[in-house]
Amino acid sequence: MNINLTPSQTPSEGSATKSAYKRLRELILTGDLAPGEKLKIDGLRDVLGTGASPIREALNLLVSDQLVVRHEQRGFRAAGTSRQDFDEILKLRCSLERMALRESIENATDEWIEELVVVHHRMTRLQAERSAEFEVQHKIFHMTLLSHATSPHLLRFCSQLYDLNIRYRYLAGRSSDYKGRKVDDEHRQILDAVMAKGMDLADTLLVSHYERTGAFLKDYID
Amino acid sequence: MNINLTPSQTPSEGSATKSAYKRLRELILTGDLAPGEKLKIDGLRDVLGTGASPIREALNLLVSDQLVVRHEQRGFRAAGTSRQDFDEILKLRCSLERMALRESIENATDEWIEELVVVHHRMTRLQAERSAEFEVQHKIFHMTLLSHATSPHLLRFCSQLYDLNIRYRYLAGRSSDYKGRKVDDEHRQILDAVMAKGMDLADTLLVSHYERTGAFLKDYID
DNA sequence: ATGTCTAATAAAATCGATTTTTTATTTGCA
DNA sequence: TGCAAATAAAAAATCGATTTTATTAGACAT
Repeated sequence: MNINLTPSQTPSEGSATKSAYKRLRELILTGDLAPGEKLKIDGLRDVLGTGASPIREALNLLVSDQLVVRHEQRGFRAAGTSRQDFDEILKLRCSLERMALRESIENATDEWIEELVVVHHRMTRLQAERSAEFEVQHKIFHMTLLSHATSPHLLRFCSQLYDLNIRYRYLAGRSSDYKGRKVDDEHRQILDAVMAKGMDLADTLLVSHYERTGAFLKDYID
Repeated sequence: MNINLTPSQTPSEGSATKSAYKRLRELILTGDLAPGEKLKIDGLRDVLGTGASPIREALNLLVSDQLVVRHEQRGFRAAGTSRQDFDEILKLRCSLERMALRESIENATDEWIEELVVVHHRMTRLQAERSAEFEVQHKIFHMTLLSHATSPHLLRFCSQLYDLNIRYRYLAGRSSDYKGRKVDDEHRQILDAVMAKGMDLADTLLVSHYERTGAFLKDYID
């Protein structure tokens, strides 16, 4: 653990559980809490500045996201990572997102296309910086692509896998100079294909977008 | 709520959280706790004979399973049901289990086939009664079919959807005389196809197995 | 040295009480 | 009568302390 922030400064925002959840989630996604690391309640109390109950609650919620694993009577750990896990997530994401994207395009509406354009614009604007804000918009863009599929459960799975994957991105980013990858062209092409309702083209582009990023990251994993 | 059991008799088995989790899960799956029903901590304390903390913990774990929904600052509810949700789960299950089954067959080993035969036998033996024990074996059979796929995440999704679906089965079973459906032939055929490594046949049979059950249940939903 | 039993320590799990928030009920007013 | 503010009741969230369980460290024997 390697944390240098003062105990949660945002005082009166939502419940203690919620802010603990958000903070822990972030710490795990970014790798500040390392894969496999033991998450001791007492230790986290100092970091999060709150009692044991909200932390426990937050930890249990993170189990839903597969970011934390619970060991019966012996506490919690940040979920582990492995090359195998990374590959698996990549493959599964390609399959599931393809399904969702095709459905989405089938159900396309003008409003949806407009939403996509806006969301894409917002993301592009932040492209250069690779800031946290860019990451937020990037996820929104990808999830909006899928958002017109009619299956909430499928979307939930995609969202979950997205987060698990982005964790590897962060981990790669910190142990190396993973940066250079240019993705704006690929996003643009996907958007264009979707707007033209070219289902086959769109899903091919989306999958190869993921596969390229995956290949790029592979070198930095494990 | 309509529960007539004495507070958890099994005293020293595992943690309070674990038994609360198992019990609540069962109550929700079977419909003893109805879809959408408010789950008040205090109320559950009487039923489960334990304090608020383990109940809270169990409830949070059930959120992972999508059997309970959490409403920020206003407690928990049993997840709702709807015709739409039922249809969606059915479709998604067909897609995902097909993927998993194909992978499973690709990676087939002799040991796996033997395991399947045993598991199928155990299930068949209990066929007549439709007991709780049959339900357990039935899930084991279906999950074993998929178990040689190399994607734990995919298997987790399948397992989750299985449980969500079986809940509808129970709900149908109680509001009607859903019983008659004969499924042993279908299971046998699937097993045979898998043993012959007939991937296309196997997944077709599996999907139509689900679709038939789905069609059968539809009348009893909502 | 290696392994097992026991004692001490650390951590997780749970409890009971308190605080905060939400929901229901009553009261006052147009 | 209908609506809104104020109050009362209920429930959720959180806390601090206690109990239980797991982990570590030490003593002893092989």
